[in-house]
Amino acid sequence: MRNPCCDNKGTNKGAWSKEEDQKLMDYIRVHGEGCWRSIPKAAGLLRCGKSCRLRWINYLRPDVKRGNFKEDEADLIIRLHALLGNRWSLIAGRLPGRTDNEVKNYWNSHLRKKLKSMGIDPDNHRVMQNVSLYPSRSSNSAAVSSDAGNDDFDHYWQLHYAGSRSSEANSSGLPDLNLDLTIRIPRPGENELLMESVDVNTAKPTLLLFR
DNA sequence: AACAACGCCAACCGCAGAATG
DNA sequence: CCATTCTGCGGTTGGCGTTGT
Repeated sequence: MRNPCCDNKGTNKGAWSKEEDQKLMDYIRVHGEGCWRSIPKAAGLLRCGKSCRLRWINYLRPDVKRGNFKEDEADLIIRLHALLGNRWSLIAGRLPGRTDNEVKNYWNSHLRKKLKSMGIDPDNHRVMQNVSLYPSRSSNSAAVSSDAGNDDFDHYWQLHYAGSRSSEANSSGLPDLNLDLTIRIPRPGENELLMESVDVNTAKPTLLLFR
């Protein structure tokens, strides 16, 4: 059995105080990141190494961007999630200044609802069965016919999915996805392949990740 | 004004994989 | 190789602020 990363005796838990933040920042400014297990003792903190790492990465790092997500960042998260799933660190890696924790929280608290409200299953980015894409303008009921045209839904598809087709001109104004990680033959030893397919019924593109 | 319900987000937990001896 | 330690990731929880009744 592995030892826990820290015993809970004598370590603080919960929210960080300003003094703790300052100690951690001062220490890392002088000694740099790394060797998290030894940092608490060296920095005079009653925290475990994991807690220090998390606090630094998610909050104290000077390049962390705080505040609300912009529209283009949200669009990018949706497109990357369709591509990569819940691989928050990879998604965050394409959003400068954003952390995996922040992206994950934003997804769970905002984007998941947004997609559901549009009739998109946030887990697989497919149109949900038995759920209307087109909420009635005269009723709050969710059970409404789904075969009528809908500008919002079409716009959504154009924005989040069609927009990620790298071969097309990006007319949506969204940042280029830089899809160099997609649609290429895996090198020896790599076990993932990304490719795009097009739904023959809807002509909508789907990005597939093979492992 | 008081309480309950809800939503957001910082932080914790457990696990897997990488690194090290 | 194998065992152990360390790091990073994703899921989950709990506290707090806000909104509704």
